[in-house]
Amino acid sequence: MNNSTKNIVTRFPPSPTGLLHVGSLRTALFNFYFAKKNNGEMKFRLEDTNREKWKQEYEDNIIQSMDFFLGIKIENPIRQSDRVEVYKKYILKLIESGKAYISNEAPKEAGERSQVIRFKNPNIKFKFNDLILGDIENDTTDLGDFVIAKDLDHALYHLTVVVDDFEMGITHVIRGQDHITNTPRQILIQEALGAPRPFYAHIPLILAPDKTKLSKRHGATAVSDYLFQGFLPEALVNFLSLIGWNPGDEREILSLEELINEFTLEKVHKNGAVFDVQKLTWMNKEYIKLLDNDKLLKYVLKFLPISIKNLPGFSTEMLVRLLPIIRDRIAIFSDIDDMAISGDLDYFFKKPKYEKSLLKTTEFIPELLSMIENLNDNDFTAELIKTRIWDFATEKGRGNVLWPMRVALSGAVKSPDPFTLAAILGKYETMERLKFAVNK
RNA sequence: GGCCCUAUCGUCUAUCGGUUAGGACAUAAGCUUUUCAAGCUUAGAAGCAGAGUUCGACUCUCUGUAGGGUCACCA
Repeated sequence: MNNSTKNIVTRFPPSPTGLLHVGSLRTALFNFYFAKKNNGEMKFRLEDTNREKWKQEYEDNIIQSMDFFLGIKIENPIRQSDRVEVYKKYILKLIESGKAYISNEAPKEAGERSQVIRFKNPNIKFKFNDLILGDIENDTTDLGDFVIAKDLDHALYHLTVVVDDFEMGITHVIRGQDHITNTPRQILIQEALGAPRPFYAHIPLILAPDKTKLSKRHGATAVSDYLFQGFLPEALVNFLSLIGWNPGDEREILSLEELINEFTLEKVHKNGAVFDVQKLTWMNKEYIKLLDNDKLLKYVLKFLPISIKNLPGFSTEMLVRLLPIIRDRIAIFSDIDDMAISGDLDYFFKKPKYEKSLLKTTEFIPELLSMIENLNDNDFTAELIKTRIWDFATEKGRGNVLWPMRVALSGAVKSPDPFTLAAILGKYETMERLKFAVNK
């Protein structure tokens, strides 16, 4: 079992019959980490033999995701639909050697054939070693003579997997635990073909809050759904990696490189784990904190509602100044929508509207005005504005000074502090709004 | 139902026979330079049950219980 001398080859074989599922991404991740960590490679292939469920859209979604999340560019993917002749060769070989046979049947359902190709089950007991689960025992008698192809030109899953893994030189099959019961069939076919048995590692399933396998009825399952909601790809990768695995210490925020370096199959759990969106959300916030301003601006622009962009006073310059506020107040980018809806954004781009009574008092605004007047344009930072005003506010009562100032600037019951607001709005606009308030 | 797998706070997890069972998310309370957000501090919260093995079990064994996966001419 010395893998270090042999080149490790893992694989990620998605089926383009749906958008890339978070569980599939995680499987890809573990295959990728394991291969990279051991100087091996992860191969990709499209299991597209089911033409009824196939869609170009799904295929594009999967291939783009590989690039987006892992930086893997897939040029000419190996696709099973191109390999009909290859499978045919193996099916023939199996039939010729008596390991499979053409079986006449009475179709049970519409679309079923009256003739299929079945594998001749040797009905044996054996066990295989799973790198995560340990020895797993099987009695293949339960499996019967299962169907491996509809006909010579239509090989089915178990056959194609075994043939492809064999021809692609796959050494480690890392896949979800829902494939455990498929493994005995595949091993049987391998042995009938004289193909070597790869190492198997069945990783625990990602569960929904009700502890069942995460599926569409539980809400978002496609990685693209999460992207649309404004989760960062690196946060999703980090989060998914920590389901059923951890580095063995208390780190939780790990980069792709760290993930690769720390990954071992030994540390993968045996039991399924619930996909906790709250924790993902927290993690996403951690990643937003880490984003540089250019990237943050790009994301904000992408998620900023059109109602804000269409405001006559809208400007990217103002948005850039607003970035620290937005960064602080969102966990996922769709939160920007909520900010806009609750009116936490528009007053930066247009004069606020509010009832006079909200100001409580305008008594000290004239003094505020003169203090701000004296501030240098270039030094109009939150820190300096605060320094200038603080003692005065303390003397007159902070609530009497700061609250009206904040309301004059924002028109809102809640908002960032008045110094920050003033700095973002700039000296001119701050004075305008203050004057407006005092004249109200 | 058959077969297979699993079992530590609500959730993700640490512990690889000896710990006051640790951390994170979430929750609650409190603090901070007006409000909101953020931040900080603190608190509550767990070994499925029963037998063994052992000087000593969350940890090893067995049984039970519970949960999950899978039983296609899909992948």
